[in-house]
Amino acid sequence: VSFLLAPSLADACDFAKSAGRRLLVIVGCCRVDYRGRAKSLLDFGERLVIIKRDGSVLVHQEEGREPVNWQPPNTRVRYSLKNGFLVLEAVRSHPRERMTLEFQSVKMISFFNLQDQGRLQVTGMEANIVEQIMENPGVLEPGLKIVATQKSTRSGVIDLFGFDSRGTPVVIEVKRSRASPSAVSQLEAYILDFKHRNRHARVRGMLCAPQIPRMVRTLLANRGLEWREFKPILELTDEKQTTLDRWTEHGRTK
Amino acid sequence: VSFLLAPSLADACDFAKSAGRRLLVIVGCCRVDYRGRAKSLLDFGERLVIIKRDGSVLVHQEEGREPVNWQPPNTRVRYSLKNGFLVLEAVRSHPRERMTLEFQSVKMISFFNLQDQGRLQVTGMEANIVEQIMENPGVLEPGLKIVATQKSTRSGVIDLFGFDSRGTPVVIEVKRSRASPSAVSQLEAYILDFKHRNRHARVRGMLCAPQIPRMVRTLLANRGLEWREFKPILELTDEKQTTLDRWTEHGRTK
DNA sequence: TTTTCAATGTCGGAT
DNA sequence: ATCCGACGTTGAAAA
Repeated sequence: VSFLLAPSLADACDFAKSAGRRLLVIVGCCRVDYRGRAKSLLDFGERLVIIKRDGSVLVHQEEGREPVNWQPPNTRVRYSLKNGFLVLEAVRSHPRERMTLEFQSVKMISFFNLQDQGRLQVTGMEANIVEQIMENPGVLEPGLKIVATQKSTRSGVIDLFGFDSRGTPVVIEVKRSRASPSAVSQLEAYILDFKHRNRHARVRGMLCAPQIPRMVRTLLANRGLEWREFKPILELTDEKQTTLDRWTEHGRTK
Repeated sequence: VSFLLAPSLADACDFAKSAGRRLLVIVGCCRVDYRGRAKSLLDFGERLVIIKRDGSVLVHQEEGREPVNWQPPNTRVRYSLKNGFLVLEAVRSHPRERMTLEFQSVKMISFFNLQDQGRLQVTGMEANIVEQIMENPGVLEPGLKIVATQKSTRSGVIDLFGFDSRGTPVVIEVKRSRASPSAVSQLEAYILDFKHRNRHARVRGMLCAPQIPRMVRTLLANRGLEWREFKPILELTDEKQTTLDRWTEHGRTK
């Protein structure tokens, strides 16, 4: 850990350069100019600025989850003194974009070496829901068999595709949160495409989400489509593993 | 500015509580547990944690633009000592979500009062593109006349609505970046709604974006819809000149 | 409050 | 590299 409190701009500039590729945090009064996919200007004010190892730059105001200005990873960052300002230039190509910070004053500047091997584990995403249905299609309907996931069609990718107990093809669209009317259009497009490619084929369309509002059900019904409410179990892989370990620990095989 | 370097967890806890509603920054080794719309776990590692006035909490690793874990604004944050950890609990309702940070150690903790009246000004957004087409519809097609923007329909808001040189109505959907297949669904929904409300009306549908991939064109063609590639101008000429000057000033030659 | 859609979206995966 | 879709998307504006 290394830091300076209320340094001169020259000292802050030297300090920033000496940080190398370490995580750098600056609190100070700056103006922000951005030009690239869009263009923006932010007048002077005190902000929290973060420069990461990978070149990401974040400018945070006192409120909001989102940075008010930023550059994504793989941005080249340079520091200089110009016109009495400490200037941070963050430039990237692909697309060509530039963000310039002009610091009038710096309250604090600090860099850190972070030891972090942690990798986020998440569950409850669409892929997890699809997995759970794959493992046990019966949760949607007895006798249902899934034969494909992420099946490509001309109108997009079908989440799940299979056949019901009578051999009728079933197209299933999965949503991780409440289904919206657009999900109905999406499903309908797949169905129309399927019918178009396999003339006269009977096919069922099913929308699967933890919550399906009445309006969406109406839309589905009007189009001869079906729905299932399915709430996935939120379980992380290592928890599953832990559970299995514990199971075998207690003396049972599988 | 107030800060502690490598404080004890007890001192860090008191310090965090004393920060009140000021911007708080903690660098330390923590584990993160989140449960709400989804569920996630992040094992111990050193991270940069930001707690904002409005209750936003951000957990940043050394890389990436996005926080690895977070809570949005209007989250209630509490600090406590538990099981030898400094525990930060960030809870919100609507939806009910909880993020828990357990700090094993703290390298630095600091709070700030930021004076910031700055408000971001941006151009180059979809609204600006719509404006430019409004001012000169000829960029899309000679003789095109725009009569409405943000026209409400049951399936959403149409960006631009007008008539071509032969008096046929034209519905235009505008995208500020590359058009995706979902934009086609969107446009199609508007068209279907329009046809539904004005029986046997002829109507043209047009998707307008700076870039339209092959698959999207196919989707459009299959539905009898049209497209125009249109790249907007980001700013006035004198502004461009200024920016170019600054670019060569600060940038490398060439 | 709910719904809808834009965003400098970001990010990861597949082609 | 381009393309495509999910995201604990976030955020704002309109209904």
